[in-house]
Amino acid sequence: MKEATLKEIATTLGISITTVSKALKNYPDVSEKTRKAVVALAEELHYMPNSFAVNLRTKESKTIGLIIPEVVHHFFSGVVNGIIAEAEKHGYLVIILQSNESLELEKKQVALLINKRVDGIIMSLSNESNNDAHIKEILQKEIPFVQFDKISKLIPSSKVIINDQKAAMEAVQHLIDMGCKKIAHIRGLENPQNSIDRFLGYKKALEKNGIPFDSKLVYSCKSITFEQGVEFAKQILEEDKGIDGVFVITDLVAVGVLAYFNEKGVQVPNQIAVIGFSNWLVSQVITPKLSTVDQPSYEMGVAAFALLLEEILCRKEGKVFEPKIIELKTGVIVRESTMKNGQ
Amino acid sequence: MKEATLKEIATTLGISITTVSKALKNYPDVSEKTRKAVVALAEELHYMPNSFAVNLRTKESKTIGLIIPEVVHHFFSGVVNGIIAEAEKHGYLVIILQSNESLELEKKQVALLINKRVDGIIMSLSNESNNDAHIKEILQKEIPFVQFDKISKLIPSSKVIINDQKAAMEAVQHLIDMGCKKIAHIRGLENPQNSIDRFLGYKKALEKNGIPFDSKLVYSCKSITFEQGVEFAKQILEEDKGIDGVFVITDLVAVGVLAYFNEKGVQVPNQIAVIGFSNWLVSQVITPKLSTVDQPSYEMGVAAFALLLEEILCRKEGKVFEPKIIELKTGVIVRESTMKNGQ
DNA sequence: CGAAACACCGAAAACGTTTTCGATTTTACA
DNA sequence: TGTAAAATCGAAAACGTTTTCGGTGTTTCG
Repeated sequence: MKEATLKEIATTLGISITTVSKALKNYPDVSEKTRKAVVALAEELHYMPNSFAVNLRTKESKTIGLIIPEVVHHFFSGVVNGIIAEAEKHGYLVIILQSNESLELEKKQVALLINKRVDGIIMSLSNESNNDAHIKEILQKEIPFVQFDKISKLIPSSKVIINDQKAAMEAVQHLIDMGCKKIAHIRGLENPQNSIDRFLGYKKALEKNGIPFDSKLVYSCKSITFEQGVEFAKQILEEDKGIDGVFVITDLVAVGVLAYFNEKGVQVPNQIAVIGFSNWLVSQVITPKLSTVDQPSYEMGVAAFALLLEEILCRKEGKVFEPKIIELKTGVIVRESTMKNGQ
Repeated sequence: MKEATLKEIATTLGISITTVSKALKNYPDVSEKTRKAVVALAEELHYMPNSFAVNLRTKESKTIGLIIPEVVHHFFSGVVNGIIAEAEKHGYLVIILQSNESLELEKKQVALLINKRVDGIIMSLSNESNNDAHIKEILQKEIPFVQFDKISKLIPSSKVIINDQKAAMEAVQHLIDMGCKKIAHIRGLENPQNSIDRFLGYKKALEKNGIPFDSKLVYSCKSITFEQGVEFAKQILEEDKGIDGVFVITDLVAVGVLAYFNEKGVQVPNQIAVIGFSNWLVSQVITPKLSTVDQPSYEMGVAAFALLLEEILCRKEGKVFEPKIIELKTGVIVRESTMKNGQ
């Protein structure tokens, strides 16, 4: 049971490989009669172009690479979903690799993808990452490239982002609107841009409302975990600073905060209101339901692939590509954890 | 900035392409001197074998395909994680496609992967799927193939599964051990094997303990959602049959049940105990913490790839491959939702 | 009728690698 | 020194496709 090839079709039909190829690709210079014959035989033999040969000849694989910190993460799996769906619509397949937030691994993954000769790379930087050699190599080799979510502004490429700063501002503004006077911020790690931006948004919201910024009200995560949230919640209660609202870097940590508050009988939101970030699945199924900021993950994936495809097509024509930045809308989702007095 | 090729190295060194190729692959019939020269120049030019050409020549792509119902699912993303990690260890990359539980899509995805000439396919069947033509095609083309989680027993291939029936039995036994007398089961959709098996496990556990099976205590999900759980919880309370324990097909639905019980002030576990399945992230962060059955998703991924690789290597040597079945251990995770009287 | 236009086809190169097999050179040893 | 063995190399085929370019044969039309 051998695979059918152009050659096989050609010889059984007594014509040349060239003609067979052209017939199947609807070239104009092949008569209707032979075209029909070729198509019929191809159908019969279940002919399928050998993609290895096509790749070699056309120098493209119709495959793109995707590097994310980890799939097991509601936000990222949403993005993956969007990318795969959009890619498939345009005849592209997606190879997924994980950096596990390690720069070392990230470099290796990039090398793997370049070696595989993918047609483009979509990537969310690991926390350790910056404008390093492996990224430069992508750009220098002119491999279409787009960053999303965790980006580095130093890298000149297309980007799909949310305005973390604005989103954070809105979240904190919401707490203020709900009557919170002393708002703490559980921020993320030091380096990632989104961690920084959300922190800045927090600061700006305070400033805008004439609330003095107090660095003692900022708690910096060592890791983005449930346990970290529990720990800080404990600290907040023990320190007893009169905090009545908390803006947390992400839902997972916020849920840890809620869990501890629940355990200790702290009234949420009336005593302390809590708002998270990213709209994880958990946020809508815990008690009290967690207010959060919606991050359109699927749409991010779609947009990221769209930008990548644009660059792929542009470069194919030999033109220079002008990177684009797409900023997606976020929105505060108000749930029980901030809804004071039945508002 | 052209890519370096064997030819380029050969001509600049004044030797043949053959020798260059052999030198780089440590063939024994090339002198140490030329080998060193070749390696040095290759290094300098950043030579990388053109994978398209290698694929064509060796007839393998070092790439495997993975088809799952959806990535945005804690269990599946865990499996994906395991597969990717294990695959990478052995020099394979992973293309991921989603069937979205649609047979139509699933067929298309299989066709895509065959067309891409992946070295093997790992797959969790969609709910609609059975031993259809597209699966037969995989087997008939002798493409290494392993099923996991949602499998069809009719298909002769390697499989990685958990013993759903046994796992369900253990879960229900746990409820009985906790003193539950009237145990309801919220089961999954009709067709999937795991849905059937968990139901059978539920039945067997009752039988074993001399509790009469009552079909009125079985609620069949139309969809696997939080809302479905809420709905059935409502129904359970309204029907007021004296149910004191519920075994739910999966955590997401169980969490819906808990949410409704919480809202209505039903004491969990003392009034009604609840146990889920799959150990989703949510189960450990809600109140009360949900007892559940641990499904080793990452390990499943690892095992699935291991089986696939075994088949790939076996077939490469032209031997016939004997499919294997790996059954992974599950375990009941006891948390607050079933821990009656502080036991 | 002759030339130009057109329709149809195929030879061959190219993509870059791997591997077989034979050729040549060097070494070893009697 | 002669010969067998070992070491080193390269020509060439093969993988299957795409595409250029030129070559037939046929039609059209002045």
